[in-house]
Amino acid sequence: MPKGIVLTTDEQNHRRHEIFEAALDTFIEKGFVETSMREIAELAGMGKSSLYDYFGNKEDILIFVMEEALENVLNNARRINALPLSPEVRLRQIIEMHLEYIVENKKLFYLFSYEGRRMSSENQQRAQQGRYMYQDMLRGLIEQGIQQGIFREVDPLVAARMLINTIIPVVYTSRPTGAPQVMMQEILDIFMNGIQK
Amino acid sequence: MPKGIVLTTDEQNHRRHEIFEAALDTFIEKGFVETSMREIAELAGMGKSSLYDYFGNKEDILIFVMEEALENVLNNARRINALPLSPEVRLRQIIEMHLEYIVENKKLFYLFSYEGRRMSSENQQRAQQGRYMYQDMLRGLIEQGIQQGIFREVDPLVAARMLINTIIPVVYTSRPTGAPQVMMQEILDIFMNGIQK
DNA sequence: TGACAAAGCGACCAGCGTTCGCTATAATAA
DNA sequence: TTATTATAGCGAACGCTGGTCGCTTTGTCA
Repeated sequence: MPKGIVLTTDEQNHRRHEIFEAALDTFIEKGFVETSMREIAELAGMGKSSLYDYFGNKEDILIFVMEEALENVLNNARRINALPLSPEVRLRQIIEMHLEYIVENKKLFYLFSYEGRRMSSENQQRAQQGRYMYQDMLRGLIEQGIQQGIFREVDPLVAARMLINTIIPVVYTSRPTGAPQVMMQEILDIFMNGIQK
Repeated sequence: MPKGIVLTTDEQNHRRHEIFEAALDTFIEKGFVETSMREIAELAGMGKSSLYDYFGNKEDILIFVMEEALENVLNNARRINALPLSPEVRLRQIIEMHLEYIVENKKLFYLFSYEGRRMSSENQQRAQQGRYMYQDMLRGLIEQGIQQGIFREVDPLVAARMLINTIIPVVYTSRPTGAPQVMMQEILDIFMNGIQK
């Protein structure tokens, strides 16, 4: 972009996206800390200090699209949870949606899982808040199932956490035995079989 | 240690342990990359460049005790696996042992889970090799159970991975519903219930 | 007593994220 | 048409970082 031209908010946002896309691959390949602002600037085709006109600092690049992604998963989950279906079916659909979202944004979630701890405590807290909401939704679903006599009397929070923690490894396993969706079905079967009466 | 005194191998090893202990807390509190060699040196009560007489570089501090820890878990697992017990009991005992080891070396394993990706590819490969052996052992156990007609015909590798991946989050959850051992029992119950006929 | 080995360290290096003041230029006002 | 203003973009500098090197100090041993 030549000098002197005033960018609209949309253009600025587009530029931010360009920078992020340029950084993402390198973040994933080499890690967040190991990727230098000089590299990002070069990939984005601009001077290093110009990056700071679009992002306050390096971390801001990392969290640029995180908020949006987490919000989307949470909203999709809420939508499914509101459907008039049995707890079991809703549980399955939410996990399938969640998996699909991670598969589609594989690089992004990889970054979050492995570099999320590098975010400022403020940003980490925000992310955890979202995770808690999600967790509590699944817990509520399991509680419903127990009340309806479909599920055994398991600890609903432990079960919810257990289920959530199986998703990420399915996508990023180094020795997949098939498509993530297939592996997830197998895991869901074991889990459901495990909590059903 | 004053100059001129020649250290025995044991003394050198003890010194290495001192340095590692000094670094460990800071690694966990601030992260591996964010902890400087200058800080570690200060905590260890020595000049920064003297650290390099005991560790080749920063990463060597990180992996100093990793090899040993992973080896121990693997050996313990092998020992349990050789006992004349049913696959289910052996599976349970191995996971319980694994959990206990992580609980007892909580800080260490936290570091491995969150900073392991920062190790050189060589060290990462070694760690993964160990993980594969462990995984295959559990897979074999599940296969045995299937052959003996105790377990349903689940995908043994997927089930093994699923089980392994539930352990770490139990120890490091930010909202525990009780002792890790209790949570793990609940998870083991769900899992066993899930794969049993 | 002199030569040697080794523990320890200060000074330095290249590279890092970030800041700041400057330049160039399109849009606007007079 | 000319002067002013706003801003996109950048080069140079700053205080950090992990790591290296050559020197000093001191116990040991021939």
